Amino acid sequence: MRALIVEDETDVAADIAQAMQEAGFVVDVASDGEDAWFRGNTEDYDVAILDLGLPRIDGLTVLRRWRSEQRSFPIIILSARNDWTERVAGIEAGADDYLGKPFEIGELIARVRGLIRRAAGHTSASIAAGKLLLDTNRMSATYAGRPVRLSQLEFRLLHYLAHQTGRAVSAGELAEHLYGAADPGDANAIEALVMRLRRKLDADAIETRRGFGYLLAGSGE
Amino acid sequence: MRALIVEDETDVAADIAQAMQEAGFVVDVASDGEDAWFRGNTEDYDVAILDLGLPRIDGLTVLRRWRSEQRSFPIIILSARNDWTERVAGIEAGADDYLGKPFEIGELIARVRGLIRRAAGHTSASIAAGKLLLDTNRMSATYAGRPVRLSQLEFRLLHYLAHQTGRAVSAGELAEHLYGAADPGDANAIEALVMRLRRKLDADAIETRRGFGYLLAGSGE
DNA sequence: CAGCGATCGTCAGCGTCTTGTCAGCTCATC
DNA sequence: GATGAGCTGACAAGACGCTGACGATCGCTG
Repeated sequence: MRALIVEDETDVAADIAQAMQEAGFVVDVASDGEDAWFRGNTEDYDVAILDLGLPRIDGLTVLRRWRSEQRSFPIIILSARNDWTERVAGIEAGADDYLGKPFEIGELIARVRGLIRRAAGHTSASIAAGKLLLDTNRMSATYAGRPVRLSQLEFRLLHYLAHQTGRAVSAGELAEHLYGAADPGDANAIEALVMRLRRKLDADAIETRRGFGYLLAGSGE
Repeated sequence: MRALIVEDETDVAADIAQAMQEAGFVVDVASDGEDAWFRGNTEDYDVAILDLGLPRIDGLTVLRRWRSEQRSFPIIILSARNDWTERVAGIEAGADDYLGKPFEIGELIARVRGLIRRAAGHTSASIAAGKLLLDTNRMSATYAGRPVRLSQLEFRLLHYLAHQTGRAVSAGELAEHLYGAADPGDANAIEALVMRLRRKLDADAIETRRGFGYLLAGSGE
């Protein structure tokens, strides 16, 4: 899960970032409205936490721009004042939840989780691609009818590949979605992951398109 | 099981809240329509108890908004007047049950239990999941035909898992539903609970999906 | 009120699983 | 056959979950 934290006070931002990382999120931080807007438009987040008082561009404006540009990830608004006008303005601008400062970091995370659950709750629970079957509810997988035990990362990698049916996905793109940052040094980590998956599933389960990336065998050949 | 109580008279709200807590629910209270609507939209409840006469936003309106936003938890309506027009309006707006004031708190709880059972697709008071059998009325359990003595917390944990048939439930989500707050520090408490349950039931009764959570063995295989 | 048992959160230590890294290898491609 | 992208086995650090122990709390009993 990737989250964008938009907060100009670096202390607060760091606190939230750390807590969310500990809760299993991959976190990016933007410290002004311009940066936030840009990242929200160019990256692929699962949730955004948006402070309203921002330099350069106001938080509400960022929110409206995102929504007018069809960015659909859930958004939680933070605001120093716990007043109704701002709250309603935020909701009407397209926010999904609202939290007044000061807040408990635990409550923030609980709400983020709830939002993501809801946002994801409408998609089907299992995904099939070729001989592979992923059950996102049970977090279990079968390959050619045989149950396979997968680790968290392995599952997420397959899940992403299964979504990109028939498209070769580069190691860099995989790293970006698994770790949040496109660190070129991660290439070998992805290779290692793929190898472990081939061993668990089948040597031919994941095809390599040399120079382009990986794709699931039989998924839209 | 988490319940939202929407009631503006604080005495009544406190009575209901206490009774429901004693019955094993985790309870949140909202005292006006706006708050109720917001909580219902942002939190994850198993049932809501909704008074119709509310400040700010009328109960019926809250109800319609929830339903138009696909919030699907069961809802019981309370109203001071025991008349048919209101009852019909409530049912048509998407309520699942109706109780006229004054009412017996015991009856309310019985109806809540019935609703939750029905919402989960169970017709009787007992829930079966694999070798596990839970009797929600008597708070008793058997595993593989053998009776098992469970504490309140243990029972509620199993009950929640049994409702989420075949879904991996994270320690955080379990904490949220057992304690009402998602305090990350609770993770180990959940682990300890799970261990005690495995000792009472069977070492394989609860499966661990490392990195994802727990699920009942054989529930929907 | 003291004593007892049950419950349950917390802590610390342990074992296992996961995963990034490295070094060397294979093989496709030109 | 030269080159470099990708593969693979080994390894170690760290994450994760498990477990036994302990103590605080609560309700019950004498």
